[in-house]
Amino acid sequence: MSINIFHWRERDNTLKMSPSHQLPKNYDIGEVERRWQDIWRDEDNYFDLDSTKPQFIIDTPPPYPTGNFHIGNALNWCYIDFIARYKRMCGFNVMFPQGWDCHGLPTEVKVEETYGITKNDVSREKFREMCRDLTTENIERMRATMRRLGFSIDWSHEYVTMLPEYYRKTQASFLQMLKAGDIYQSEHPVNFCTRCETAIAFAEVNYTPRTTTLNYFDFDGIEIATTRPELLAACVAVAVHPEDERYRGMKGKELDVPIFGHQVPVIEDVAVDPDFGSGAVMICTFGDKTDVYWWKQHDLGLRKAIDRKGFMTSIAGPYAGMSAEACREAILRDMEEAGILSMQEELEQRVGACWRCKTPIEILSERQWFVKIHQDEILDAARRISWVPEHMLTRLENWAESMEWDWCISRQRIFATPIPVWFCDACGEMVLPALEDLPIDPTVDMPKTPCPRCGSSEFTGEADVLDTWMDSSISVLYVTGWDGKEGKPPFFPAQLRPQGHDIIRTWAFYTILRAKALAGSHPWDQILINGMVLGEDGFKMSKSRDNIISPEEIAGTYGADAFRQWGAGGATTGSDIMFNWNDIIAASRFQTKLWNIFRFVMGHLERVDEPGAPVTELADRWLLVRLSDVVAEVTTAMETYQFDRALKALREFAWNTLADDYIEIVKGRLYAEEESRASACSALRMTMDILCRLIAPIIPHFAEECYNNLTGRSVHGETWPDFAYDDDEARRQGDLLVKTVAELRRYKHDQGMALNAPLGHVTIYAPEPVDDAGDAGRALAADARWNTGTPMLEEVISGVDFNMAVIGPALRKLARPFMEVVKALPPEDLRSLPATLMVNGEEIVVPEEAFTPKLAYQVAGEEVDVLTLEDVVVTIGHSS
RNA sequence: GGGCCUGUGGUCUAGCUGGUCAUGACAUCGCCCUUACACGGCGAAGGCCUCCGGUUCGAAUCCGGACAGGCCCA
Repeated sequence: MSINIFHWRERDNTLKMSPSHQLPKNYDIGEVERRWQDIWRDEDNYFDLDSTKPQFIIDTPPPYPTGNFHIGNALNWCYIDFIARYKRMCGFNVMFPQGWDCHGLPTEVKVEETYGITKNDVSREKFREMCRDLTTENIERMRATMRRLGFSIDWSHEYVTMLPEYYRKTQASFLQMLKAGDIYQSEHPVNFCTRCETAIAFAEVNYTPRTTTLNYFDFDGIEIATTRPELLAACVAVAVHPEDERYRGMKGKELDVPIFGHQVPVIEDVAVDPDFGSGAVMICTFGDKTDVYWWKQHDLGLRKAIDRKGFMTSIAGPYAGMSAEACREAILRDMEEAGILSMQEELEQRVGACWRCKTPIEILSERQWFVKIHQDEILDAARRISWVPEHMLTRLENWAESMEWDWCISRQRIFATPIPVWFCDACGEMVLPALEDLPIDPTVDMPKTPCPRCGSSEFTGEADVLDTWMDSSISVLYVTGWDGKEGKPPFFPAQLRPQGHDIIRTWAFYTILRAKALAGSHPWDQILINGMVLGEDGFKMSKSRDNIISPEEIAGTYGADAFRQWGAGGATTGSDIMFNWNDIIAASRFQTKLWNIFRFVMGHLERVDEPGAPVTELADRWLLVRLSDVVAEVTTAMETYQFDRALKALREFAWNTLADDYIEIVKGRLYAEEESRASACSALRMTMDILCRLIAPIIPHFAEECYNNLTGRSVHGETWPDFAYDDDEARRQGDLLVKTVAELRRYKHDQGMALNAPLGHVTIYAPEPVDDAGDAGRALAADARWNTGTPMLEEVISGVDFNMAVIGPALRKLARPFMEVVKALPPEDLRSLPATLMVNGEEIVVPEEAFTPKLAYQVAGEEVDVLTLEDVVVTIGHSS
């Protein structure tokens, strides 16, 4: 009777020690992660140039070396690392390179701040050196964070855009596009930051709301409303809507510009909004983008009133030399004195500002370098890329379609790739360096040969430098092995570009443009877009909100693996993700749970395990069926970059299926000295082996620690599991076994019994014979027997379960009345129903399997409790 | 003003190629120290799936509109 009940009464605390001699009771995250990070070798992650395996090259975003690898980057790198590790296990030759996009304003600004200088106080070379030193230190700090998070980066393919071997290629790419006619220089309006004293691209303009004043004044008889009175000197026309009755017949009339006196024409254009201000607008060169549009459209003159530093030019007459702000005040004062200022009102507007320093931008006409934008080519290339999620393509399309000007690539800064061009002092000829002489700095180096046109040897080097996107937009060419010459790089295109949705209009756009121009086709097969990381309060992380959390802070307390689980499971891939300490804690608890499962399993495998013994028993076969399910599920999820699904499936399997269901059922068998024990050990060994491999991409340290204990090998050198196990009988009967045991455990709980208390006689009436190897009995501490047929009980029909999937399509509108009629029938009629029923006065045929009667069992005579679950009846007799 | 996305128990989230009973986590409450784990187990409570229309026998799921939020742009 009590043969399968262990000595629970005699249990003693000393028995609670770990069954394994080797494994520590607690999983020490810090110790384990650090140990494996020391053992793992960089070489294992190198892309093999000579490999015959299919390539999988990732065009990793090169971060700007601020010194802090922030949590948004870290999320993106988690995705990349999951993929890189997964693809390696699947047999790909993977390249996960790391680049650094060094050039740009923030570093210059930081250096100026740190040393209390401006860029003009030291030589160009000295200034660059200071920027390089700062960048080098910052890179070092960010590398440390990446290593701490366990990213399997290919450090042999690291690139640093400020180093000669990289910007040599930036210069080569410039020359190739220049020769192809895709780059030109011209005087054209550009966005200009007067604080940074440089042109910037549209992508670098941020629009922010602010309140300004709309000033109404008399403009030679016409009322004009303007937010930029300081640009009055730059006025070149007054525009009205062609159908605006107020200004009928004004077209072509010349007006005198107040204060300045020059004459400007009145023009008509449908783009003028008659409802805004007075309906008449003064066109200046240039107050905003619309001014540029009208200026081009109507072929107007050019009057530059503001210079590169934001001061008024000589055409501003008495206001020359003033800052734009001072000029604005002065002009408004003078208008008031002249009695022409009629009204001022507040206006909410959006103003373009430099995305680096927040200074409102001016639109100035400047000689600059431009890259031609071929919208159709870019859109075509973009559509050849598979976008994950798909809708992110729309963002690129909208951006590309709205581009009105070409891309301004010249900058008037210092820490950047020099534009490799000279001009002959004698004849003005543009002279280019030879490819093999790159990189050059044309302000230092000189052409090796005289001017090909006039023979002069006096040259002036181009002092402008390149936009940093010119560096980073060739990352894909660099990592696919481009040598700077024309033609496709050997490993081009890359397989994957992973990046955030905030830089679709910049980095993704420019890279597609450049790949098309330089290599003739789209840069990557796939692009995977990650969401932004928000703070715990739901807002973007920012210093002013003080809601910033660093990856180091999280990894320091809960470990890299917990952080990585948060990255995988925090949100659906592509959507924004709110940081949440709870998720981190839940992640670390999952590892604790897994560790305990593993310790338990290892303890039993150490005890007379015969590796390779056949898996014969029902529960063991059922576990393998479920394992096979989870392998398929996780594989699909990884293939489609749905890391949240992968992690969820793994947690459910490990926690619910393996621990709560399977182990609870076979525990008794494992402790016993039965022959069937070997079957369980085999199933468990197989399960742990495969489970370790499935979790390896997401929690590499934890997986390695377990797998190494299990096999002595590294899990990261193993193949992705290819495991299919079909056994319908085991699935069906195993589900039944698990459900029955769970139901009886609940029953015990409800009866206030300890779960290991003896239960007496349990008879399970199932539709087919089941052999559970005694597992149910041991798990329940009961004398459990499986039986077929029906117990001798009084059976009562208590209701029906409708099958909507049958009733709906078959009866359509009559579905609802039909159910009402069936419910109203006396219960005894439900057992053998007539073939037809009267519903709403119509005789209708009862569809097959329209419903199943719900059965209840009543106790007949003997004192037994009865449980029913679906088609299974369980009786529990307490007389033991 | 335009484009894209989102709106599910206290919080976050799954489902969204339509099928009665809506997933999970955290938090809350109750019982249980059960020979791996109390960072555990078994339960409970908590939702007019933002709102209004439409399609349908049937909608969290599809369509239209409103409202709210986010991002990008004019």
